[in-house]
Amino acid sequence: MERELLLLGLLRQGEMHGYQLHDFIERNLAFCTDLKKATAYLLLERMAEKGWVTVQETREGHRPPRRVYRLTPEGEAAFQQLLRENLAHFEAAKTGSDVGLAFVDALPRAEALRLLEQRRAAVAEQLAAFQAAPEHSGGYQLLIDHQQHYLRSELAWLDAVLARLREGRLRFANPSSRKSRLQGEERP
Amino acid sequence: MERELLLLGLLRQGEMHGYQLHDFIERNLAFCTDLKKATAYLLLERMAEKGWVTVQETREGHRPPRRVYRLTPEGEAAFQQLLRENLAHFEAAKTGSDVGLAFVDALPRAEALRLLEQRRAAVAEQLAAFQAAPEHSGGYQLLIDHQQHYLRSELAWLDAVLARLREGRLRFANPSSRKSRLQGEERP
DNA sequence: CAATGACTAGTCAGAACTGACTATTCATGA
DNA sequence: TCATGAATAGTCAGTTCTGACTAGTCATTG
Repeated sequence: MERELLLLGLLRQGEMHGYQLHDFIERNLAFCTDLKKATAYLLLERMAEKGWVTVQETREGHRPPRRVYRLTPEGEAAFQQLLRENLAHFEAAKTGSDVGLAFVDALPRAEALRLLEQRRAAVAEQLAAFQAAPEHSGGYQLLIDHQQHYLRSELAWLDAVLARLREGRLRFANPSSRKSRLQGEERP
Repeated sequence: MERELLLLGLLRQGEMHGYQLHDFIERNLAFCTDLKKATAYLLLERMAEKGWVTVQETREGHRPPRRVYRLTPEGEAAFQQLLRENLAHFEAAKTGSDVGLAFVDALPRAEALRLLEQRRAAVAEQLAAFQAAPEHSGGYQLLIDHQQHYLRSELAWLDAVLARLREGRLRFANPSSRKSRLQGEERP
């Protein structure tokens, strides 16, 4: 859905072939979507069937033929529609990284601390990478701004958690209280 | 990967059958992972093959037979391993909602404003829902704390963007400058 | 009581996605 | 000059995931 929005959005700026689209996304937008090459080709084909883009096969020398995609007026309409929907709604981001937090208390406190410090370093590193890239080659400044904001927020939260852990203010449940939580609180 | 961590983590607290696991996740952890029923069954089956859990089929009356899963020592080891990896690493969360931001400048300013205000309301609503649930029935306080922090941060960022939009401080690129950005900056 | 709708439990065909691959061209330097 | 590796371009077999379904049970109520 938003993958299509992305492809359409890129195609608005001029015709392109699949490899080019995928490559651009990989290089510049990998931080906000992950679209594999095969998936990109699949979506483009499907959008061609829907009449959102036209395909034109070209060949240079003995290279495999390129399929060049170009936005149609219907494609532009679909883009507008998808964009409106996308902007108006909000879906909270989901990370696999969250899950582990549910179980920190399964580890010795000291180890939890060590591991979360590693995580903190990882976040800091990603943030630094973003701040290093000066005005980012691809444009899309809002996206980058958002990502930086997000990473800073993660960092702040992790710092707060680490502080609580260090000061022992983080409750490590014992197994029995855990069990009762899971089964549901109703029975006393 | 983290889906398995989650299932193992829940199974540590006592044997359960597939439906129960899925149901618990749906009710209490839907905000941080989305694991469909069929996927849960698939993963459990696979974990059984790997020897991480044992299965015991039981039947009550004419109901379809239940498969009750119980963690094995190997399962506990795997859990520990996955948990350590999970805690030590960080993978930035990805949302489809981000993509649209790349193209706000394709809409008239006033409409972009209206749509993003809708989005803001959606975020605020989700946040309110979290704050309403008092100490959340399922426990997992860290997760909830994290989610609230995340939502507050999104809200703040959106507010900043909206302010910039209202004051006209947000650059709406014209098509030609967009194009040159896409093709790459190298050629002048 | 019988009909209705919600809950429990799980299955499966098919949609969606991806890792690994082929095959050509181009740049590099030993 | 001719291996080596990177870049270009795309395909496909196989895995992963999910929407929609079956089917029994329970609670309610008209």
